[in-house]
Formats: sequence, C-alpha cells, structure tokens
Amino acid sequence: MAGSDLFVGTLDVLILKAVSWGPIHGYGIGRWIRQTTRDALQVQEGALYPALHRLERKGLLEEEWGVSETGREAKYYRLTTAGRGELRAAVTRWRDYAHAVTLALDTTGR
Amino acid sequence: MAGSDLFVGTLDVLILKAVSWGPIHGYGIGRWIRQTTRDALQVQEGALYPALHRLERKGLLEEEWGVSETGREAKYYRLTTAGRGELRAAVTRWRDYAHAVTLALDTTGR
DNA sequence: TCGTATACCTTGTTCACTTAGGTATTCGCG
DNA sequence: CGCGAATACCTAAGTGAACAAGGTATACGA
Repeated sequence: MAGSDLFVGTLDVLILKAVSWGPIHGYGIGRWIRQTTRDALQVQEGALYPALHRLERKGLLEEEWGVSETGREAKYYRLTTAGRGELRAAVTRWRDYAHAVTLALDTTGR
Repeated sequence: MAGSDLFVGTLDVLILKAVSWGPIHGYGIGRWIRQTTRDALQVQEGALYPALHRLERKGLLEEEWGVSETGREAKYYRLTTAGRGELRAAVTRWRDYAHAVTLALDTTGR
C-alpha cells in the first residue's frame, strides 16, 4: 500500500469511495488516492489491479471498457448496489476502528 | 487482530503503548487493549505472542520473568530506548495515516 | 472437582501487499 | 524523427502478519 509499508486493509474502502461518483478507470483510482491524500498514500499497481478484480468477483464493482480522457482504451468501474452498501459499511467500520486506536494511543495512563 | 478481521499493522504500536508505563505481561497487554478500546479491538493470542517475540527480536522490548498480581509466573515486558523511540515514530505514522484516510473518505466529490 | 480465568506457547493456513517484472499507446521535447 | 515519460493495463513469486485451532499448566471459586 503506502510508500512506507503501512496498514493493510484500507485499500478496498478507498477504491469503493473513488468509484462512488461514477465510472472511473483503475489508473485514475490510483491517481485519485494519491491526490486526495496529498501523496500520503501511494497505491502500488501490483496491489491496485488485483484489488479491483477481487472487488469485481465479490460483486461490488462492475467493469466496462471505454475510452479515457486521453483517448486511450481503459476499463471503467462502477459501483453495484451491493458495492454501495459495502461502501457505507466499510466507512463505518473504518471510523469505529480509527476511533478505537486513537482512544488507546491517546490514553495517558494504565 | 479485531473480532471482525480488521486492519493489519496496528498491533505493534498498541503493544508498545501498553508497555510504555512500565513492566506488563503479555496477557495483561491483551486485556489492556480490549479494555481501553471498550471491546472494539480484540487481540487473538495467536497474534499477540508472536508479535511480542518479534518486537523483542527487533530490540524494542526486553523481557523478564516475574510474578503476576495473581501470584503466577508471568513474563514481563519493558520498553528499551529504541522501543521508546519507535513508539513515538509509530504513533506519528498512525496519526498521519489515519488523517489521510479520513481525508479521502470525507471528500464529497472527485 | 470442575469449570473459568489466568498465562504461556506453536503450527498450519490464508491472503493482502511488495517486488519486479511485462505489454502497448500517446504525447511532448529536442 | 526519435525517445523518454506518462498513461493504462496485467501477472507471478515471495513475504509476513493475522487467523484458526490446537496445546500445557496453575489458581480460584462454586
């Protein structure tokens, strides 16, 4: 995942979020993650493409070939109904988890 | 780690944090994590003990046999100087990472 | 005495991510 | 025109943390 090997498991929710505003291709998803996190998160392609196929197999994403902004062939992804539900659930899970970890790291005594 | 397979990679920093107030044994660390996160995070023993050995091999923790509050044999862990430095660094990494993910999940458009 | 909590451990498996490649097209620059 | 960089896709091998599922042993209360 990140440039300095960080926390496994957040890639899926980030992908679902990136796709939530309508069709976007894989390469664009990688760019979106990098940009919106101001280079804090960097997705390796070797993690990105397998993740997309995984999410498609799970029925959370649908794919369709199209033409990118630069006039090139690109595979566009879009959320299924299940994908939209999973996005909501995953965001909630992330918030709960992040809150719990922060709670622990913020305690000032045993 | 958590009850419903969550984000890998945060166990180490939580352990370092638990140990930061002085000697504590492995079982107590597991209990501390569960309690301070109000059951949100549940550490499996199959993850906890290997993690402790890993951190010890890395020179971040030191171990010593002692006697627990209940009068039983227990292995107590304590931070090394390197461990204290790594704790600080890891907490910063976590905050940066959590902030970046939250940033992405909070955006309302592409 | 019998279950529960405490306290430690390992072995096998799974699976996300890293590393490290590969193909092909388009575009800008010298 | 040539050539590197960016775009856009992909996979195979290896790593390593966490999970699942066991195991040992002691202390304590019912």
